[in-house]
Amino acid sequence: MSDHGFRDFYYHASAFNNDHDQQSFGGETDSIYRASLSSVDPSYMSFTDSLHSTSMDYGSLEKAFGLSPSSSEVFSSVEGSSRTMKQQVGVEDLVGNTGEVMGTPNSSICSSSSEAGCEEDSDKTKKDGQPKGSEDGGESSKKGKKAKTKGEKKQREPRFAFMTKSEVDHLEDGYRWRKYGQKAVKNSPYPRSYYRCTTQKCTVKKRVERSFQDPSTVITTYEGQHNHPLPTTLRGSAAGLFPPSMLTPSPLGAPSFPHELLMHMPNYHHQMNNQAVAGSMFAQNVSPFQQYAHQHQVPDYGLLQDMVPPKFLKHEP
DNA sequence: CGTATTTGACCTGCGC
DNA sequence: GCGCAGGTCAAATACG
Repeated sequence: MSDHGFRDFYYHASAFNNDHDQQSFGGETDSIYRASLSSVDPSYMSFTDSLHSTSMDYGSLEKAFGLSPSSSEVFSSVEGSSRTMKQQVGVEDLVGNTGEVMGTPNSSICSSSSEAGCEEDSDKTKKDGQPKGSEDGGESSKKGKKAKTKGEKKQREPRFAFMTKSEVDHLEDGYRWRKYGQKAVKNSPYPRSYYRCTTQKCTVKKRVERSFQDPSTVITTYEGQHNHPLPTTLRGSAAGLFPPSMLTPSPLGAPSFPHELLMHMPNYHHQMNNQAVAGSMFAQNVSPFQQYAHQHQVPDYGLLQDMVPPKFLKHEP
């Protein structure tokens, strides 16, 4: 694995307001946008852009990515209705519905859910917010996990899923994660791992599972937004690379972890000096989008600019 | 010893 | 109402 084992990065984007809406890829998707990305390493760009796009303008996204012939494709869909947990981001769904994408080795797929999920934390209190009923002591029956009020509807935070060709399941993304569970996935020989951001106030979670159809593909689903900057401990530059505004939650409820996404992609895990790589790649990929954004006056709420610091465009290490 | 991971039990929601 | 599957908890264990 020379430069990056993530060459073949699947970037899957779809907006399923609840984790379950990913079936949007299927038939009842409200809309699906696809775009081709420049070849080099669409990962970063597609990822980050997509993230934001989901909260701003999907149509834009499409155009924005129509840059060059593709090596990757980005799927993004918006769905307004919430579904149930059953249809959630199962690998089966992702793969199944994006068959064509999967068929292309060099494509990335990414799926996100934000808009509807904008309600974000509204209910996140169910288990995470008020976990372990520590204070309430109302441990309920057995172990005392549940701590949710029935009234609540249980809406998930915005989710963002993407597939990555990688040998490692848990990709580094700049944040610190703690694994808190693992479950066998139906119809898949590979288990799904659950991670939670270790930062105290941060409730972001992510699930990682390997595609049963393509074992070399790892499907990562992020849920929630980081409300803190990247731990500088990891790669000193990580936090420094992005302006504060970018390291804070998006006012839209859109996933605000472009940085992590960025770190995520390519080779991050395969090469120690990813910093430089990330920088360069980022530069290559973001630039076009940024231009596009400017042209179309994409209301990125400052995210775009923040996301693509000038220095990046200048190929800053 | 502190922190992270593992793992079985439990809870929740949905379909039948 | 029951069973299934996903998601989470937390005690036990592993690791640095």
